[in-house]
Amino acid sequence: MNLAEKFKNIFEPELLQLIESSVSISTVREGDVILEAGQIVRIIPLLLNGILKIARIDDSGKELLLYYVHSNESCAMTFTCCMQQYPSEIRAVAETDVEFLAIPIGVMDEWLSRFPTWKSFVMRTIRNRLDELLDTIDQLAFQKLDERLVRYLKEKSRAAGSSLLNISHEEIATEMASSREVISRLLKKLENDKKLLLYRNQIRLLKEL
DNA sequence: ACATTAAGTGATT
DNA sequence: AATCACTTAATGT
Repeated sequence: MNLAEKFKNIFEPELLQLIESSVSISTVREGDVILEAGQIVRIIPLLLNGILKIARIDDSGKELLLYYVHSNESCAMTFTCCMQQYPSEIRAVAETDVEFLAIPIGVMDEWLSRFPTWKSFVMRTIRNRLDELLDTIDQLAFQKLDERLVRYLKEKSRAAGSSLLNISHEEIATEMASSREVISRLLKKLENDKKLLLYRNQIRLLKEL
């Protein structure tokens, strides 16, 4: 695959060339953990395809889905962490098979001052992410759990590229930092409202959702 | 047929 | 909305 095509509108030619010659492509499979909470950030992933799931982990090991990183994007957290060799506050898991450019943290400083397009790319992804996190906070603070669940299912379906989700109630509860029984009940309600169909380990979203 | 795991339910806080 | 205790249903061996 050619990187030049993919990123020609984002980065200047000189930077593209540098990326092609000095940055390696990594591949991970669905479910692989890219970065565990507490680990030191060593590389900045720049997604070529696939989706990364970024989640927060609390002391008891419970997780809370923060956001997804889609292709042509990078993770804002790693930018901020890597500058000062800070341990990661989050966990990154491959939601699907993922191919990404592993940009070594060492080049960050140089690239930031040397390439305007790199700088604006970094700034843009940080800003977009902050906006999204604000949305997430709004949800936590003001939205009821059932509304959050609907939003979660839609996002999940988009990530999976399908209206059929292979997921258990338990997993949903974990990702939303809720409990299985509560999720089960809310899902049941949605099923009664003809918004979706429930199976064992599977949920079919209907267009009414 | 049996064990295991997912999902459903009522009561309690 | 969370937790507990328990039931029922689906799935694997």
